[in-house]
Amino acid sequence: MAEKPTAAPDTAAPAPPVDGPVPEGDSDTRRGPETREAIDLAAIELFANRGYHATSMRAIASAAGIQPAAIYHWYESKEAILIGLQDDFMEELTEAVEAAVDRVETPAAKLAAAVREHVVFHGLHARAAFVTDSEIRALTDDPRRTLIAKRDDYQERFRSLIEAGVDDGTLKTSEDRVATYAILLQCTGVALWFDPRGPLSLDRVADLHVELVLGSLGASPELIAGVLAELHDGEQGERKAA
Amino acid sequence: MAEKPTAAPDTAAPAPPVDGPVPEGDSDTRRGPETREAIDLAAIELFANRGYHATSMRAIASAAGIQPAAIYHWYESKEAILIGLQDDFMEELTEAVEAAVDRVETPAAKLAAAVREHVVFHGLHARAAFVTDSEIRALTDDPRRTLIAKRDDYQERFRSLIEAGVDDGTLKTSEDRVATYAILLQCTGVALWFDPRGPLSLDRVADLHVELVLGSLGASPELIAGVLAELHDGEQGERKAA
Amino acid sequence: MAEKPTAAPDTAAPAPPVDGPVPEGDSDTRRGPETREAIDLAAIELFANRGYHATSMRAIASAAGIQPAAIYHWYESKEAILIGLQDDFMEELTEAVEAAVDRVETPAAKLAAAVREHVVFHGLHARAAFVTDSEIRALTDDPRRTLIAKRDDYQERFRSLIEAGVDDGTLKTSEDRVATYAILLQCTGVALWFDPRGPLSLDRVADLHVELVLGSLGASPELIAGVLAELHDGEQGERKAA
Amino acid sequence: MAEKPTAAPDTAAPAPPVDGPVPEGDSDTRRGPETREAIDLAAIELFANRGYHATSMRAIASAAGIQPAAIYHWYESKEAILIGLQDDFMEELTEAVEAAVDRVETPAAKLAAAVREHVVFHGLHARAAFVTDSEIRALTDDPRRTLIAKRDDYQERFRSLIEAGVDDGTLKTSEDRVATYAILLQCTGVALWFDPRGPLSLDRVADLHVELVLGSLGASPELIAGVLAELHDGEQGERKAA
DNA sequence: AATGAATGAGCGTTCATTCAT
DNA sequence: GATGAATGAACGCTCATTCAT
Repeated sequence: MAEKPTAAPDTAAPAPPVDGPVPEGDSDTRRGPETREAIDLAAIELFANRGYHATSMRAIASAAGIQPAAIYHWYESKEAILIGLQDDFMEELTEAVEAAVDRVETPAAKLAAAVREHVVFHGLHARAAFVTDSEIRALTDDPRRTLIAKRDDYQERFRSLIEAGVDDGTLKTSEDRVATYAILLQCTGVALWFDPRGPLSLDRVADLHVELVLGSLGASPELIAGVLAELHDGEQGERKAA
Repeated sequence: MAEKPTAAPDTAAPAPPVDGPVPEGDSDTRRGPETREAIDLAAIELFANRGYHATSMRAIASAAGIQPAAIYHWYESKEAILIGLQDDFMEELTEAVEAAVDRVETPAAKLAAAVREHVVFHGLHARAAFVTDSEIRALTDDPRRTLIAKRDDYQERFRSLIEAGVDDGTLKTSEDRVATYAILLQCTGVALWFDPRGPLSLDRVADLHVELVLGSLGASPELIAGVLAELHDGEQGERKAA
Repeated sequence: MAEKPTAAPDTAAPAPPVDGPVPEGDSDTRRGPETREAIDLAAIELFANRGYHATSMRAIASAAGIQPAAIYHWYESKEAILIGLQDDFMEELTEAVEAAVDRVETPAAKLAAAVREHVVFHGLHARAAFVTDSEIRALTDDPRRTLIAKRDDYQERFRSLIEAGVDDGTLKTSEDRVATYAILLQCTGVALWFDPRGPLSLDRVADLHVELVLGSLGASPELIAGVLAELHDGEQGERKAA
Repeated sequence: MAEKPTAAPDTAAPAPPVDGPVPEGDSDTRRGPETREAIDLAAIELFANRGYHATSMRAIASAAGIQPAAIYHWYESKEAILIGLQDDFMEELTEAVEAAVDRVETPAAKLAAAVREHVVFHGLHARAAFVTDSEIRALTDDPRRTLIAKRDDYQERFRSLIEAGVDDGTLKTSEDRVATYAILLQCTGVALWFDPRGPLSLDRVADLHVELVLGSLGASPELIAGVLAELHDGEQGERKAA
């Protein structure tokens, strides 16, 4: 326990505002849908830094530049803000990883692509990632069950990618379920410590995790190098489109 | 983010009461230091399941079978309970890992021993581990700084073990700091998903993590097997003593 | 010590509701700034009768016909209510006395005017006077220092009026500072025992204090009579305007 | 309102520990009747500085060097401490003043003696005086009525001394009741501002109050001087005895 | 004579939420 | 679309007091 990564983002040394700063609300009223965005941003920031239960509706409203009552025009309740945030994150994460996996062919490459995208996504949306992950227990029964189901689905994709790699002989593992937990934990943890202002780029960190993951699944250095090259070729096509 | 492991223990399917159940307080009064233990147990359980901020002093008191005011005979404040819990956990964890490391000779074996003990300790004291780790941000400035310093020290031990393995040529890593984060995250995560009633023993899970860690640091299967054998020889001596 | 006057108003026999009765809150909600006034009235009454520390926010709320939480829309804290009350009282008292002093010419008349106005003001706002005076120690450091400074300023005005009277030969005193304390204590004490339903009018009581004060400063009966006449002439002009 | 005198002792500039400091209790147990004295001293000091309601039994116990529960061997309740303190003060004050009055003959001298003794007593026992005076309202109905009766008796003695002086032609007053209030208020107030470390001795302050009081009752400077001389003669006999 | 452990009531304050405007 | 005013419940904590030892 208690190594740096797993702490809340703001307790780690640099605390990068990856999702962007909370805008101090100007005093205009009648601002419409911008208000909703301001609420979302404020909620992500505050939930990430202090936790859901330590964040009051007042604090969110104040960070969003509105009165507490105004939040209730956009969200039914405090929990609804959290649910929206977590749903959005899970949906976008799942889509991004799915797209990355579809871009390559072999099981090892697909796993590597998933790991890479998972890491990049968690580095880019560190606060939302952390909140989605750590505040599952703050949900009431129904939405919690729903989110856990999505999380379990997401995990299962990784496990079956590992299984496919084992089946075609490129990877090895004694227990695929334990390996899946271990791999996702370390990749998810990137959201806890990655600092865009630090010495390592997010791309580099993602590659390092591909190395670690494939290595822990018994892949040879040559296989790892080949997979990384394949991923970067794919990326270049992507990058132009974006 | 958002795969099963990183959720709070109670949101995961099994939720094993690893630290023992909370005793329903009998109606005797004037129970002395047992009261303090009851408070500790109740606090660990509730902080782990609901989080620090979602746990009221009334809830702790009720779980400990006393009145809320009685807690203040044993602790100065709610935060003092948390600090005590976290300090105890960090101290015992550090001692346990240190002792394990001292029992073996080579850098690779020392790292493996540290990983093993870390995993076992997190499996045995899953709730305390989770609370120590996830509620750093609930602390006020001073105790937070103190705990973060301890955590950073602890992390640094792992990093220097990796470095030593790299230096003597048995291990390889592109970035020792990233590797340290990744390794500790996956080992710490055991506290989130391990269920003693599940199919895998804690010893088995610990061995699997040694395999994963050494593998991700480029160790050969032979080295891994040798190191595991060495660890188990050492353990047997220990076990007899205890 | 321990003669009737210095006791709290409600311990004295009659307990006149000089500042007006506390209105029993009707059950309308959303009353706006009237709510603030109701809080003020309730607080003055209760602080005066029971003391600041013996008055709970629940008691104030109940006397104001609202819920305790509603108080916090109008005041930051319990102390803020007290500070507001004391500030208001000191400001109005100072202005009133200043105006009275400016209406006459000679030093003896100015002192008499100050004494008269001080007594009248303390008779009219007996509860606020008592609370301002007796609950200085209930304040935290900062506001306490501020209030003490105002009180010291106010005292100094009286001392310098006495000094001026001594300088022009109309008054005599062995120690102007002791005289100032003594005079203000007896005039302030009017707030403790004056009862508007009693046999003496407030105007009569004020005149009596002018007699006592000037007498204790060695003024001749003729001077006292002259000064009182001058004051009453001035008053008549005032009265028509109001 | 709010001139210095009427504030609590500790808010006034010097705050003299007239009743002596609170001894830090040594850690011996089983200390017997010394404990009661320690409680009394602690209670006077704390009630005077913070007020009865702002003083907890814990604070008294701590200042007396014992545990809160030990207080209940010596006093039935918190109120009983206050009652004891107030009763003692009133009894000793009344006796002292009575003795002083008996030492002289003429009505004016008797009043002067009473004023003098009242002032001296309030200067010597400032804290007890202040608590007796200001915490009448903290008492429950029965003891409050008892104390108010004593206070009224005490006041009546002064009023009848004034009346006697008026009757024999040495003193004048428009309203003896108002004069009594005013005189006692200013003399009692000495407990609020007198500082034994200040430039004026308590004897001097007492004489000044005799001057003020007799002056406000129309006594000629010659009468005042004569009365003071008479008092001082009497005192010299007293002083030798003490 | 004094304590350590505990209680039940109540403290000042904050919470998420409602709703007429 | 947003606010100002209010609520009822609950918060962490302190209170005076009790009582077996």
